Amino acid sequence: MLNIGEFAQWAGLTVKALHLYDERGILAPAEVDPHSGYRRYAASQLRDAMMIKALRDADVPLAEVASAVAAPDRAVELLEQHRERVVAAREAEDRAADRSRQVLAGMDVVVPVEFRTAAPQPYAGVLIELAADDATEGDDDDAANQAFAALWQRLAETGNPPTGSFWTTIRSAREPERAELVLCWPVARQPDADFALDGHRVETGILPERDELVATWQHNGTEATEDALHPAAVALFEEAERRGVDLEVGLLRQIGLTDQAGTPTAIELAYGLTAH
Amino acid sequence: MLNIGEFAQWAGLTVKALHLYDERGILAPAEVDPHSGYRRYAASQLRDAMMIKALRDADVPLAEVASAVAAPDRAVELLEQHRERVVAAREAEDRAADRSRQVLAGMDVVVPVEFRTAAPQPYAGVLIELAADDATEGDDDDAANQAFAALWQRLAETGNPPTGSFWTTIRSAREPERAELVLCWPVARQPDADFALDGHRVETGILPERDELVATWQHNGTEATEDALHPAAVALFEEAERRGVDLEVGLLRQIGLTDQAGTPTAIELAYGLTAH
DNA sequence: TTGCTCCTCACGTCACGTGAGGTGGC
DNA sequence: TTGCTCCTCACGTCACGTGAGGTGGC
Repeated sequence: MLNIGEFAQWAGLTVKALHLYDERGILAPAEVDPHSGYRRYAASQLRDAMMIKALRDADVPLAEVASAVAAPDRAVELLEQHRERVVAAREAEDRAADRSRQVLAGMDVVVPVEFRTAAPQPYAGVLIELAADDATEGDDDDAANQAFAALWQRLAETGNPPTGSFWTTIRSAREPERAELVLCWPVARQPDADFALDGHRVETGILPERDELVATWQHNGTEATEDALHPAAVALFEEAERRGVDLEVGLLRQIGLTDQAGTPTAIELAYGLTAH
Repeated sequence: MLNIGEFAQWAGLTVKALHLYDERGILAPAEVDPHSGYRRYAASQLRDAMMIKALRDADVPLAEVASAVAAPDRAVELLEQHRERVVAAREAEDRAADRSRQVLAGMDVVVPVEFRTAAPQPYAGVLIELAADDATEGDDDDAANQAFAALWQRLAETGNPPTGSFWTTIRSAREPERAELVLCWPVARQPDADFALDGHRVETGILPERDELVATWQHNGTEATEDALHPAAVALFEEAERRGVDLEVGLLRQIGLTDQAGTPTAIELAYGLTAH
């Protein structure tokens, strides 16, 4: 039998760690002196200690280490499961770091904010319900791209093809958990009242002549349009605050500018100050 | 000006996180209502919030985020420094996982423990002081290998070359922090009293005829001999406990068995029970 | 007036490390 | 008897999340 200090040294663990393992029922000493409370470990417990150290060194959580001690055959399996989780976490971390770099790079770009008077603009749009949870972000993106394409197609078929850059607007639905995204194409004339698109709710209308505050962010395709706050939004917010205007989300239009080949180059954020 | 909920939503942060950033002086609201304590944020603070979110999403610690907010130009630099640390940590984690796998694999191997009566054995050894901190483990390993080779060479030169497998023993120095490792080669006859080796403290002697308990671990080269507890040690401990013997570290010899080509194949741990 | 937002504690997370203050063991 | 080991609290770590209990704002 070994006292806790000797046992710790042989096992490569600390006395404090052994106290914890005892408390958690992961590795209880073979004996405890009822008078002094001194813990005594049997040599045969070094096997368990060795396994615990190996797993903890590999950062396997104590809860799983506990089950590995209970079923040593499964120790390797638990280690490999943990490793899989680690690898997945690393990939997520790498993606986050990439996004972080993009955001920081974007912050260095000057975003001009201008005042412009815009002419009336007929449009056709598709309504998309935003998922309340962020788990399905990618799905939302795909759905948006498909809807944009389908709407473009349909408009072209009706002899009223898009005449410029698309835009999106957020619209809060009745229940605030279920906000809606409106995806719009500008067109030459307002589509007929019976304009429809299979599997989608559509909306048509005319933006009136209005004064707009417009922030233009030349991202040059370095960044996929994210739902995160981007420099154009920040710049527009600042300008609005300077002018004492409170921005309402519903009155913001995010316009995607592209080059000749259709590659996104810039984002315009337009805020309608007054309708004429 | 935005209240904390709006600001949090735009920035993609939580209200609770903003409370913390305020408390830590990382992002204080532009105004605090002296009566209600309500925090109000300026639109221009969204830049800082965006940067904070980007860095925190990449797991940059708050202390560094704080300095990035104070000096935005250095944000990218701080992110990349953090990433370097992350990469280094991952490499260390991978090495730990590999060691963990080795240890778990080693546990499945049966380690026979035998009783044997060994004949007297002359030897020559080199003393190496073990570093108290683990920081220089690799150095110790290198030093040991070099010392073994130098001693082999010297013995061969004096016409008394090693006749079998080397072994090591731990010897506690006067001060327990500075334990010593003795690296030994068995030889046909005890070297002369003036036997010496440049730059090393040497020791020669004869192991007497004795009874030994020997644990043999066929690791087959799957594992570099580590200083961690290995299966042979555990098996020997168990057998010793069964026999009611308390192992003393100083009486343990760790013998490295090799194949014809000199590749390590097994470790023997021998414990001298009685000298005849 | 009624929700809704916001406020400030206070505690939990995870696996120990680091004392504090006291006692057992050789 | 004197160190040395061991004991049990209790608190700190890191960046919040999760209530609890209460109040301000529209």
